[in-house]
Amino acid sequence: MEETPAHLAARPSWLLTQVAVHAHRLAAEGFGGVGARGYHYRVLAALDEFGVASQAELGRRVSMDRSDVVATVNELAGGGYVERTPDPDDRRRNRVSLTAEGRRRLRRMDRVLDGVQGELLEPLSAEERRTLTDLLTRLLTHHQRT
Amino acid sequence: MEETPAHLAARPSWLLTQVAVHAHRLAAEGFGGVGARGYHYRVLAALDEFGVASQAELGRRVSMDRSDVVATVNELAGGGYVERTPDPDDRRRNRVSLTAEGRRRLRRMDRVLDGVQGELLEPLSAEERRTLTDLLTRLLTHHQRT
DNA sequence: CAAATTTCAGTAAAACTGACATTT
DNA sequence: CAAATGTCAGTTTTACTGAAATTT
Repeated sequence: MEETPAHLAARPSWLLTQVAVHAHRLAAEGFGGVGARGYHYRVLAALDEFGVASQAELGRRVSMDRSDVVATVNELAGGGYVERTPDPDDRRRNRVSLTAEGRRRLRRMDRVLDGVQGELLEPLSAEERRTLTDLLTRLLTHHQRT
Repeated sequence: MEETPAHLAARPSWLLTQVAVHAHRLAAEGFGGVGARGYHYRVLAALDEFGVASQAELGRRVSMDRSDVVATVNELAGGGYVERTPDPDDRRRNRVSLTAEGRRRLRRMDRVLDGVQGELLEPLSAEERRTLTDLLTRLLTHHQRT
């Protein structure tokens, strides 16, 4: 415990961003290795978890700006990973859906992320990883509602 | 526990980056309010915690690239928050030190960060915040050594 | 010569802003 | 008219790369 600088112990939010620097570095490296980036994963994962959605809805699910969703869906559609079709029920909206190719792409990125996770959480026990996951999940669900 | 999507529970590292999206948003907002940015805080805090350092050493402490340290020190020196003097013992190095003005600047940013922290950790109890801090600190010290 | 340091120029990714047209 | 959606153009911040000059 003498190892923990008082400065850091007093600033969990700062700690979190500093840890995120390393998490981001590892993720960027892993995703870059398969020619993708974080935005791609977020959109594909959101479609897999919650199903077909409009672009605005996608942005809300993963905390991305609408304009960035546009660019990301452009790229993913260009690679055949998602389909963008006009919504007949509301002509303002596009319905974005995962293709079979997109599902494969997501599985591939999931495996990459598994490796990243192993590296990132290396110093923690299984029990501690569960605790961390629980705490972070509560933070995320709280802030996503807001 | 039905609240935790299986998808997220399986990916703590992704969870962490998603939570960091919110942490980053709050911090950027807070720092922006006082005309500063994350790089400024990182360098000032590192100088306050560990004392005078060369630019390369600063970069190692806070996981910043040397080239970004140059630009950040330029900005901080321009505002009178740090001093950059040649190191007489090793003429490759600059000695970067905090000024009194820089210390005040850091205090101000610390108060901003306190507010950010309160918002970010709102759903957690004091005990849980300590647990989170401990886990994150261990991750950080592990990866900083690497 | 090798390695470390500072510096600069340029790039990519993430996040955001403001505007505009269309539709509800 | 107000609100939501999709789109586009442009900016800021973070993070990184490659190269050059100097010093150890």
